[in-house]
Amino acid sequence: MDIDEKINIGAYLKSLRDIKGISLREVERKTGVSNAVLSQIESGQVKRPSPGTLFKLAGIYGVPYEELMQRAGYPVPARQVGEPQSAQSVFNRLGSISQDEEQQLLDYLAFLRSRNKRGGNRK
Amino acid sequence: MDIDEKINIGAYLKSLRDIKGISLREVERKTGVSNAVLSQIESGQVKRPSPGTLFKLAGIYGVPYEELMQRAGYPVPARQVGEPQSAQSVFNRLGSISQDEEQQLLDYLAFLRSRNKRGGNRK
DNA sequence: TGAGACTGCTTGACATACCAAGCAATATTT
DNA sequence: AAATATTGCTTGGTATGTCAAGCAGTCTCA
Repeated sequence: MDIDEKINIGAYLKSLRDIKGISLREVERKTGVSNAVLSQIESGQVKRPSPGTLFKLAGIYGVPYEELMQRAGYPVPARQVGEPQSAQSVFNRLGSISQDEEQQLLDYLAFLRSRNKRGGNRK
Repeated sequence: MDIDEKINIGAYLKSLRDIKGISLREVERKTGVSNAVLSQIESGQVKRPSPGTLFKLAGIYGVPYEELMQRAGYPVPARQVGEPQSAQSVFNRLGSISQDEEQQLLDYLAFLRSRNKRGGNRK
C-alpha cells in the first residue's frame, strides 16, 4: 500500500511549533515560507509541502529533513543496504553493454583524462 | 542564491534512457509515468519532476534516488564530502572518476548507440 | 505500395503548492 | 477604554507537475 495513507505532517509540525512557542509569522520570518502556507500545512489543507519547504522547517525545528520527507509521504532514500555499488553492477544497470562499447568507454575516459589532467573533480 | 541554477536533469535522464536503448513508452510501462511527462522532463519543459517520479525513474535506470533528487535541485540530506558517491563508484573499475567525467561517458555511450538506433524520429 | 505499429512530441485540462492581501479575534500598549 | 500590534486563517491568483488524447514522422512487413 501507499505510504501516504493517513499521514499527518501538519499536526506534527504544529506540535513542533507549539513546543517552540513561536507564531506562524515568526516561522515565516525565519524560513521565508508565508504564514498562509504554514497555516494551510498545519491544518492539512496543504497535504504535501514541497521538499524545499520541509527542508527549511526541518532547519528551524531541529528535526531531520528526512523525517519530514517521510512524514509527508515522499520516497526516502533506501539508505540501508547496497550503498557501495560495484562497478559491475553499474555496468549491469546500464543494460547490455557490449565488450566493444566498454572498450570504447575506457578509451574515451583515457582521452578525457589526457586532455583534462588538471586535478580534482570538484565542482 | 538558490541551488537550482542550471540544472539539466532532463539531459541526464535522456542519456540514461539512450544508454538503455528503450523508448519513452517503455519507460512509461515500467514506471507508470506518462510518456508525455517523460518527454517534457527530458526536453526541460518540466524542470523539476516530483520526488515520486524521480524515485520511479531511479528504480528503472538503476541510479541512486538521491542523485536524481540532487540533480533536480531538491535539498538532499547532508552528506559527507568524501562519501563514496554512487556516480563515482560506478566506474571505479576504471579508477575514480568525477561526476563530469561520468556524464561525458554517458553522453558518449549515448552517442555510440545513437548511430545504430532504430525507430523514433525528430521533428 | 500500403497498413499497422512504433516513435517523440504537443495540447488541453486538472491538481495542488505557494504567495500577497486582507479579515476577525485576541493581546498589548498608551 | 481606545489605539495599536499580533495572531491564525481565508481568499484570489499564479506557477507548475501530471495525464489523456491526439498528431505527424518512421519503421516493419505482407
